[in-house]
Amino acid sequence: MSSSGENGEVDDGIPSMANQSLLRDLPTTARGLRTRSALIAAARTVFERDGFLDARLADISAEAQCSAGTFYTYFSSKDEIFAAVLAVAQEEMLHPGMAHVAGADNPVAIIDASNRAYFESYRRNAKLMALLEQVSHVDPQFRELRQKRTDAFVQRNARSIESLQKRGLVDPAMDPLFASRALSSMTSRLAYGYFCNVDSAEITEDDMDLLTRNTTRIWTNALRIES
Amino acid sequence: MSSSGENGEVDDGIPSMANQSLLRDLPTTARGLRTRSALIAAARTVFERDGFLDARLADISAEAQCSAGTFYTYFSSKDEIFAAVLAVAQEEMLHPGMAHVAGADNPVAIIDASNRAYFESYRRNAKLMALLEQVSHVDPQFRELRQKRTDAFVQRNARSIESLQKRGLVDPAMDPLFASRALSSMTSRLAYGYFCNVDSAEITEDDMDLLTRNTTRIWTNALRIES
Amino acid sequence: MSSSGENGEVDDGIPSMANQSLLRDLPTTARGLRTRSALIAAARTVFERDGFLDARLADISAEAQCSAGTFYTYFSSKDEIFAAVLAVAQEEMLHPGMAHVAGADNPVAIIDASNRAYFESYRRNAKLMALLEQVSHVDPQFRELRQKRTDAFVQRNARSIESLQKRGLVDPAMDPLFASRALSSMTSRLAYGYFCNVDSAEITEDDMDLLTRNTTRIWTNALRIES
Amino acid sequence: MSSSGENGEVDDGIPSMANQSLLRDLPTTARGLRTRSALIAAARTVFERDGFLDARLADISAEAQCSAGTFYTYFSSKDEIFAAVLAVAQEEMLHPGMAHVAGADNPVAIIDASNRAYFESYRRNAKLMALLEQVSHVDPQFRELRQKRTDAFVQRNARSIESLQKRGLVDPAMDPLFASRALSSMTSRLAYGYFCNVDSAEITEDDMDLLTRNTTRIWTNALRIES
DNA sequence: AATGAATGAGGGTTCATTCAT
DNA sequence: GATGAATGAACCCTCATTCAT
Repeated sequence: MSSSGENGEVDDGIPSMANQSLLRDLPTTARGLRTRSALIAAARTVFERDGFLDARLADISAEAQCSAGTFYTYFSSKDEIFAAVLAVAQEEMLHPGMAHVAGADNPVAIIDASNRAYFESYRRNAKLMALLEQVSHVDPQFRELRQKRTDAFVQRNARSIESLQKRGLVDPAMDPLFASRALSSMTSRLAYGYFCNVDSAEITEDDMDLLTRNTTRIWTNALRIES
Repeated sequence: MSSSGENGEVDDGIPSMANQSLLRDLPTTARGLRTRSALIAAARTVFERDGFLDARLADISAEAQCSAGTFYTYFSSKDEIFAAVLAVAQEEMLHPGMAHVAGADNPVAIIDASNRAYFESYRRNAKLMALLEQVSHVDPQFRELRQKRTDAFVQRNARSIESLQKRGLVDPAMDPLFASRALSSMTSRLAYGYFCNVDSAEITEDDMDLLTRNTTRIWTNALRIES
Repeated sequence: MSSSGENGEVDDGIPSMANQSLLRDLPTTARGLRTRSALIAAARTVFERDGFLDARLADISAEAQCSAGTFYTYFSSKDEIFAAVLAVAQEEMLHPGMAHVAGADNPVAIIDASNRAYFESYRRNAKLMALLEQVSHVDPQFRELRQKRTDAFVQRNARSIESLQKRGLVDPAMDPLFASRALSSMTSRLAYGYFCNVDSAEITEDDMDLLTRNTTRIWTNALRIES
Repeated sequence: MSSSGENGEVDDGIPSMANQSLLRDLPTTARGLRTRSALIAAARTVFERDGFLDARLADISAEAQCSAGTFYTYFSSKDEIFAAVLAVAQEEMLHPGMAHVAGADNPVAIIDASNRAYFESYRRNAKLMALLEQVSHVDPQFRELRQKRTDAFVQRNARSIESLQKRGLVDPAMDPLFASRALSSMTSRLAYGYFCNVDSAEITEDDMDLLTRNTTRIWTNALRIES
């Protein structure tokens, strides 16, 4: 079970944040790949620094130390390079590989681990998450993409809740889908509030522990899971 | 107690959504007042139709049936007229006057009434709320404004929770401020999801009942309030 | 009867060279009208100097002594201002008013007068005609426009030929429509060759006489009209 | 005698459409020759499809399945490859070899055969002819080239007319040079009108017969040649 | 107060041409 | 010879803002 986890997950049937349809073929030469990567890295820097709206394509080219025209060799719009930034970020985030909660059949432990993983991933990518939040309020394409992805997580968590319910471990009066939606919303919004309004460096491990513990308590109380 | 209620409240020490510092003196003549009102109404129409970003000042003037120059007699930027739109909206929302839950000392009833009032206000102003959401992700000034306002609600609700806790009606292990933040976040996000992604007309009274009931259940479960 | 006469004609049911659909509403203020006229005059100057293709909108604004942005207050493209140039040119060309061949029932005299009028109009507007020739080979919109207009002239002349034929004054073996098309083509191409490849100032009245006489002779011979 | 025949002629002292000065030395290797040919064929395809102006060098390279850089190994501009396209087209058109009108001393038959040959050549190469028309209105270099070539045809035909005139077979009042210019203009413009505004496939043999017969009739009438 | 034309900085985009591999 | 990425000048277009009337 995961809170709403846009990140930090192994492949799981959840749609990727980076709409494949937005991405064109990769360049064939090494030089081309290098330039394309430089542009994506530059874009991430500029986006995180200036926000999606204030980022100018010229800034991105400049940051990537190439000319304005080169941008168009690889991307045809801000949208397209943003999709590429997301795609790369996602790849990076997959690498660490999420430790599954070892053989646990303890629902509280699962929820707690899941929340912790979510918050840690969010913290590591706080700037990108803030960006994503902005973009999804600005660009209908990404809004929809994000919606779909969130829905998929919500569905998956709803099924977990339902199964716990059948085992008598969760408040039978609770609508699993609604609970999933509500608690996922809560968790992602908390993460946004905690990590996107401050310098992430200021957050200590104790803060993380507390945040996770408190969040988990709300989840378990809300579902009436006995620990 | 109110979920996070940006709207539908009597004056309560909560900062207004419309930063007073953004607003200049009102015009003196009747004609001036009329033009100013027309501009504000036009701005709301255009903002709700096109979004904050895509709204052009020329569109607003046109919608208000005045010239581009006239705009600057009353406002000096998109920000400023947006603040004015919010101020007017807030005034309007005060008029109906919120019925307080009559003499009730039943916490569940209070939470339920509060959630219902919040959702109904949200529904009535769904387009404006969506707009506010967008703007607060786009314009730091409004982001801060909104943050402050949300914080004030969270504080107030935290005090309510704390007082219930002292009376032994709420889980003593729960941090009142955290719970307030989490549940407010959850509620506002649910409202956004329910009302800002669909045509509000499609929502029936039954939907509203269900939404409120489910939300209240999560609140009360989370706080371990016995009904 | 007129050769193919794109110009120099009173209203006659022949479609205007300037597609009305391309033109927007005129500005209301005197200043606006002045600026618009300045832009059109500047456009004509620049078009005639540089050709349609090499004319840049910035050049036109500069020539009209206004900023680049002002162009877009009145026109939205090179096409649109070119249509306006044509419309103004046409108005100007109407003013002299074509003297109809006084009461003549002499076909040769009519043809001769018509050819002379055509050539004189062509000479006066040689640069514009050359421009039109260029544009109609470059812009499908104007190509079509010109085609329609030419067709209308051809039709009208064909009817004249047919009527002479019925009176026994024209070779009965000649297809009137074909003859009209052929002779109109010939005349306009001759005009182009004579006036658009040289400085019009070099052409004497004697040249005009000779050109007209020779052209008329081909017309009358071709139709077997006896003089 | 030929109408104005830009095509379909054996070498006759008429300047080639492809200015030799525009063409550089041929490549030495077989591979080089192949690439060059592919580029020229591709250019013709692209020019005929998109027009001279809208054709981009990148499109031509792509169509020729070579890189953008390779283009510059053989040509240095759009002009230069267009000249090469014309040169190749001319070579191709020479191969069939034009049947001369067998021993005929009948002027009408000669004119008719000449017109027919012209129209047929025009029809076969309609797209290229339209292209040429466009380019000569766009590029001064080709405009001049075409002018020279047309003049040579006009001169040659003028001499034929003059000789018929001396034999008493042509209207003595007609200026041979003028008549040649006028009738050549007419014929080429008719051809353009007939073949460049429609899909050539729609034209039947009957259409060709009629066009030729009508054209010849205008020629012979105009010159007062008795058949 | 109202007008609406004029402004021009600011950003996007194309594509012929070069050049290192 | 061939490649194809890189270049950057050139141009287009928008729209918040000013200002003379």
